Amino acid sequence: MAQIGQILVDVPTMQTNDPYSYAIPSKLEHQVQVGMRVIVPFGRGHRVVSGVVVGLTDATSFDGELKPIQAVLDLAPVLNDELRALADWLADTTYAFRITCIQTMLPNQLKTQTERQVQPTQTLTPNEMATYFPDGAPREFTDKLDDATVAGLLKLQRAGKVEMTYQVKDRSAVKTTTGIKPALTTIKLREIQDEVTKRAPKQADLLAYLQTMSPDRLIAQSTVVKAAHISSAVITAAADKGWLTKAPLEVYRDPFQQPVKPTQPLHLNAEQQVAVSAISNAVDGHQTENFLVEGVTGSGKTEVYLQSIAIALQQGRTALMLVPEIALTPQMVNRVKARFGQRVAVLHSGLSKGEQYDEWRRIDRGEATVVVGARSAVFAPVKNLGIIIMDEEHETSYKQDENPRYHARDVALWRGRYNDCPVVLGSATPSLETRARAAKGLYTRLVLAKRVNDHPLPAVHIVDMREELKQHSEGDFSESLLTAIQTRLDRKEQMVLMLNRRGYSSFVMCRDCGFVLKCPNCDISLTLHMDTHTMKCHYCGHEEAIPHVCPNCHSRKIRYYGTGTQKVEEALQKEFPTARILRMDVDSTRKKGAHERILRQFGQHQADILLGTQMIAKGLDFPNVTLVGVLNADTALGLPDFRASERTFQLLTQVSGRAGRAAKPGEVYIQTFNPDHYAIQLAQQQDYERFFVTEMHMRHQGSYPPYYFAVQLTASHEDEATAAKAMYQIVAALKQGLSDKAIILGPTPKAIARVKRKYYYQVVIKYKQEAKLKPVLEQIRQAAQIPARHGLTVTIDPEPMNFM
DNA sequence: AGCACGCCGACT
DNA sequence: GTCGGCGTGCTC
Repeated sequence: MAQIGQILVDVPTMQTNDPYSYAIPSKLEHQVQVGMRVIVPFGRGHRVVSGVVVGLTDATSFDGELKPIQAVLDLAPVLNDELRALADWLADTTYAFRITCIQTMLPNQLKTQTERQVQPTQTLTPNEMATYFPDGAPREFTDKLDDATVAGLLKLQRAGKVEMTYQVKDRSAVKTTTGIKPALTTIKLREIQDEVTKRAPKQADLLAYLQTMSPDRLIAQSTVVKAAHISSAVITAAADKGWLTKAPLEVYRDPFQQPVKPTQPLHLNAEQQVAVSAISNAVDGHQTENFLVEGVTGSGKTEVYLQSIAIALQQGRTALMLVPEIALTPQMVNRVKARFGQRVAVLHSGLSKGEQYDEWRRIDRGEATVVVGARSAVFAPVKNLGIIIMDEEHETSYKQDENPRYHARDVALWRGRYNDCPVVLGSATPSLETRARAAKGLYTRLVLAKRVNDHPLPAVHIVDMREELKQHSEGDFSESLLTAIQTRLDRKEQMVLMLNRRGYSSFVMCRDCGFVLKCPNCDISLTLHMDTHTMKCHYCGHEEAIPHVCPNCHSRKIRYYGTGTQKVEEALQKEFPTARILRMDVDSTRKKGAHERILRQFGQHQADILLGTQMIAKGLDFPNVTLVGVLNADTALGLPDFRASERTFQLLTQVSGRAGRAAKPGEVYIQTFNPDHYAIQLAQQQDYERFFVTEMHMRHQGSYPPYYFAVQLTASHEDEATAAKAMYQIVAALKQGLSDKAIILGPTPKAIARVKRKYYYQVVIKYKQEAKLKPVLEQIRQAAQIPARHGLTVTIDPEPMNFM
């Protein structure tokens, strides 16, 4: 009989990264199970923390006295064997704490919060009482209290005059409604019914209904009221008479708005057929075969996914479908629900925390067998997976940019291996990593080159903005694009205009002295926001008034430069006064539901022009759109990032796919200052294969991924010298520990060196094989514990998404 | 994270 | 001489 629980405590430090042993008191003996959350005493005093049971043993190598587990928080484990193994692997590969990984995998509701309370233990002087307990009652002890109060209370605590109590708060509250069940036998109810039939017909109705109910299953009061055609007063009266009992009944919050009309599988073309049968063979054979579905926009990838999922479901297995957060629109979700109905669970940030938890539990209980969600849905507690799909696999949002710095693709591949099921990666423009792995035979490549409706890809025109600037005055629109817009307005067709990056470089500069208004906290220029008439910092949110006089030389010639969506909208409106324009960027979609509202309006042709940032490039499908304009194709090309070309190519290809989705042919205009750049040239030709070959060559030349692996280390501190010094020490450790084949870039200040009052220094290691890499990084991680006390943060990011 | 122990400066 | 600063170690 297991006596000891191995607990990972909820204290994210290096020293508590391995489980601690706790005694299991006999009264909890039959409750404690591996994978459950518990409350345990931790440290001196009465402090308690939550933890997760990761093992049950009857011996321990710890030779002190074991403390007992205080309470169990769950009725059933919240982490199954697979997810526990996954947490260990995640911690190992991302250099994050085990408990941090577990927290990331669980829904927010299951994260506990700790609270401290202070109360007097003995008579305090009236003075002390008045100072510290003005309400005469125990009070909460938070770190929001002012220093003097904290100091005073701690002093009283040392004197034993007040006591601290600790509480672990579990927020996993489930929603309940009043449920009822019969309290008497059917026979007895029948007797009473006969008695009351004449004088109390409503009570008789209820009694009749109660006889149809099972005595051990609660039914919602509201359901009974409706079914028996009675009022709730009748139920209350019946409860008083002891005919029935009321009890809280657990219900799900309902994230399904309206029922979706079911759809049937569509007819597949030859390419799709090949793809589906290859994937279903792997599903059938329980093979960990992974696929890359490379399909141009409109080639029907989604239908391939849906039919592959259907195969897994037919076998009584489950499916996980990952999509980028931005593509997780109601239209997209409805498409899946239309095929699989109530079996679908959706996990995304648009749901309330409670709804997210409910969906999680539906999955955990096996009530939902198809899971659709963004990055973190890769941790969904689906059992018996038969297939994992990751759409738009090249999207960088699949990588989490905080600890644990995991890539959902890697997690998906791990789960595929664990469950002996295929993983399907899909994209029109696969990441170089994925395409290269397919070339090496690690993934089976399935190409969908044909558009399902046989519509030709749109004609793409490149507009050389250098020429435009020579011939016309400066402006955001070229003559050819303006003409194209006018044509569409005349024909009552719609168009999408994309501006690369939000509020891109609409900064304020003095034309006399060149002074640029910068954020006092961060090292970047402030962006002009015309809606609030302020200058804003996009990193820390700092806001200040728009200057009318240069703070440096007092010239009045301080003007706005560059282009933001708002400014473009104004210019566009001036050019086409009657055009109806919808703007979609981070600012106009901040409010919940705004995103969908804008798209719906556009879909109903309430506007002619949709103007926006990157977010309009993904997955929109509007048949009436015949023109796509990219106003500034090259802003990303200038970034000091080895993936700049890849990003630009992907973005241009994606956005071009938005034109001419239906019967009307589409046209694309790309305005650029680098018309000869291969990323732009090949995007024009929509030639992914040539882009792949060209870019692979560049990566090879520069010793970049996928030819090399990469790890990025960052040190940050309020004091620049401290951050720099830490980074130099880290580099010294790296140089000593690693082979001379490893390429070490840096240390360098980050491209944006100061963010939120902190300075960032970084180093990037490029390597092919480094046996000692892991131990060296572990050692750096260990060493970073000490200066962390003084505000020095060291992060390790394996395979960073950008080197900036 | 959060607490106690322990070693140095300004007070009764 | 003590009170209290925060630097360091430890929590089953």
